[in-house]
Amino acid sequence: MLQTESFAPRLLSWFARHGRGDLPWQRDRTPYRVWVSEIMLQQTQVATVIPFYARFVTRFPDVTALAAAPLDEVLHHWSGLGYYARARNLHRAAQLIRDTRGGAVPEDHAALVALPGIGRSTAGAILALANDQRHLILDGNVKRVLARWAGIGGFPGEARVAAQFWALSENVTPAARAADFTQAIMDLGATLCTQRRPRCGDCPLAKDCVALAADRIAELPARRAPRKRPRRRIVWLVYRRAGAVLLERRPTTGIWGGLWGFPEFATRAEAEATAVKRAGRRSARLTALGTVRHVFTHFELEIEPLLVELDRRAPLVEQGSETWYKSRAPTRLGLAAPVTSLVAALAAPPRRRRP
DNA sequence: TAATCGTGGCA
DNA sequence: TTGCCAAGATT
Repeated sequence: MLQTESFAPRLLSWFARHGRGDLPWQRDRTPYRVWVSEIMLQQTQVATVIPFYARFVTRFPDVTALAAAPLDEVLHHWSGLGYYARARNLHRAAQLIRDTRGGAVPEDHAALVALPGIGRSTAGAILALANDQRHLILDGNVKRVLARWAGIGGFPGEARVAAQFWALSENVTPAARAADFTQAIMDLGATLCTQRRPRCGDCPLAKDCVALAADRIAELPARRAPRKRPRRRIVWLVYRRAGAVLLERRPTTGIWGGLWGFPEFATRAEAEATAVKRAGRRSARLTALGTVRHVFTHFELEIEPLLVELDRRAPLVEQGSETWYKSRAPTRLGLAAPVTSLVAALAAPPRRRRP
């Protein structure tokens, strides 16, 4: 039988001893800093976020600084963290907060959810952690803890199942100590009730944990039905002229949206025709740089990069969405991940033969 | 409802 | 290699 009333006391008692209390966003706990951390932590592990968070809040210490910065520089600080819509939404939300609320992060749930990039759970986390307001969260940690403790089957992504989680969360969340409770249930999920090799022997909820009693820890929470990963192939043209490469801003939609990358084509024939045109000749010398394969969660991407060497005297045409990038010069642009590695490979000195 | 969006760690 | 997952939101 589930002991709903003692859920929070047990968790809070455990938290006092074993909770994480020294994460970067827990120091100087302003709503802005908590907000930024919650966005970065969406679908991203704590260890990955920490160095990005440190650089980000140093450069953008408050809403005003973030709102005033160019999007390119925000994306530059996000480059390598992934899910770049988060950065675009964060930047846009900062400008909205500046323009409509004088730079003060909203302190009510509805106003937060109305901002881009903030959903129900993230809004709840911000208000609970930064303002000690009683709000629910439903992240991967909470889903895992609740699914096991109450034996909730079914894929949490399904609406009907998600409703069960929210309802159960409502029942176990105490009236007071919102910040501690929210942090506690996340800490339990992150450090003890982990996906692999959970330490049930140390868990304060073990004595009435349904999954543990039924030996179903490994199968909860339920996973979605596996899907086949579609494969896409694209061609990139790497124009090089006097040590610089041509970059263009990628469209906002799609992979690496808003970051800078190489001119992209669906087919090699289309790429070659464009290369000839830009080189201003009847033909252009194209060098295959070796296919790059990216395996993402939901699809595979094969990139065929083609190097186009332009004459040093070729005109340095530059439009609004184009720039010539030198790898050794400082940049404030967000670069797509393969761009960074490709540019690094191009800049590396050619290997000498052994004498 | 289901697909989309990144990267790094792990078995 | 391959699959799965991590402080989810958006369309």
